[in-house]
Amino acid sequence: MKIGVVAARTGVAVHVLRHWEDEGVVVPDRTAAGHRDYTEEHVSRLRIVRSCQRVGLSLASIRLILHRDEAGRTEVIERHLQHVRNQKNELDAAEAFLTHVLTCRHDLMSRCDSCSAYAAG
Amino acid sequence: MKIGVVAARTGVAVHVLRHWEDEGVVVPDRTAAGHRDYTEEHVSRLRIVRSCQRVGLSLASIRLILHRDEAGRTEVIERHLQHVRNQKNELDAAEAFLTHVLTCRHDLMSRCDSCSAYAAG
DNA sequence: TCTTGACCTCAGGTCGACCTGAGGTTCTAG
DNA sequence: CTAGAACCTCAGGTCGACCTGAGGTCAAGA
Repeated sequence: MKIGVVAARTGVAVHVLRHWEDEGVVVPDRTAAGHRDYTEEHVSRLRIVRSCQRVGLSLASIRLILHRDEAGRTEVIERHLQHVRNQKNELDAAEAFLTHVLTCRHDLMSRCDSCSAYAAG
Repeated sequence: MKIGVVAARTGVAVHVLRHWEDEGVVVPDRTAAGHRDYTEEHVSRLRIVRSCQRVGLSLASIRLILHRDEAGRTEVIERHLQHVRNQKNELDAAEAFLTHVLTCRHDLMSRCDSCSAYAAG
């Protein structure tokens, strides 16, 4: 499958696909003429890259996750798992705060209990 | 309160505090000599900045959230609220995926139901 | 007073993740 | 067999959020 087709199917721009290859994240095969040649497996992985990016993983981490042979993989994944779990709590707090500030009428956050609670982390 | 004291209290480096001021996020008062002078209210806001950053908000967005008079504030906050809610689902999916890949033995993700499910996500 | 540390501004560098353009090759429809 | 689309590499630019260093001012103790 050619890069343009993959870009259309995944919604990932051509130059981004090339960038991800440069970073070793998803590396397609090549045709005799040197054109990138993607399989369905590559497409699967591309979608996983986007999903991982949405939760804040860097390309370097994603590369690690996608390549079972890389050193330190387990540690990195466990670190990210921990981070993902913490993030849920962060998000709950942030949701409460954002909901609150929409209607908060205090001029000083330090005098508003809800705002102070969020500041206290 | 001087910038060095604030840095020590909040764990935010001095140069970062100056950067946040440049970006209009938390702007301290000044002493007669031109030194930055922070109040407890500023410190509260600094902590809120860090919390917001942890859920991925940009300094520009945080500035908006902290300044009730800025135009488009409500819309931006509601957009972020929506994003925060979506993020929780993303995190659940990511947690399941990361937990899975730790022990997944398939060479091809496209042939692994769990991996494919995440790619489809 | 004098020193030393904390403060100031301003310019320029770094890093990750793209994005753009130049200049050249390959594929495909007519 | 040729035009134009799609592909290629490589160099350089952008953006957000810092980070570092130069060169100078201000403040508090010996």
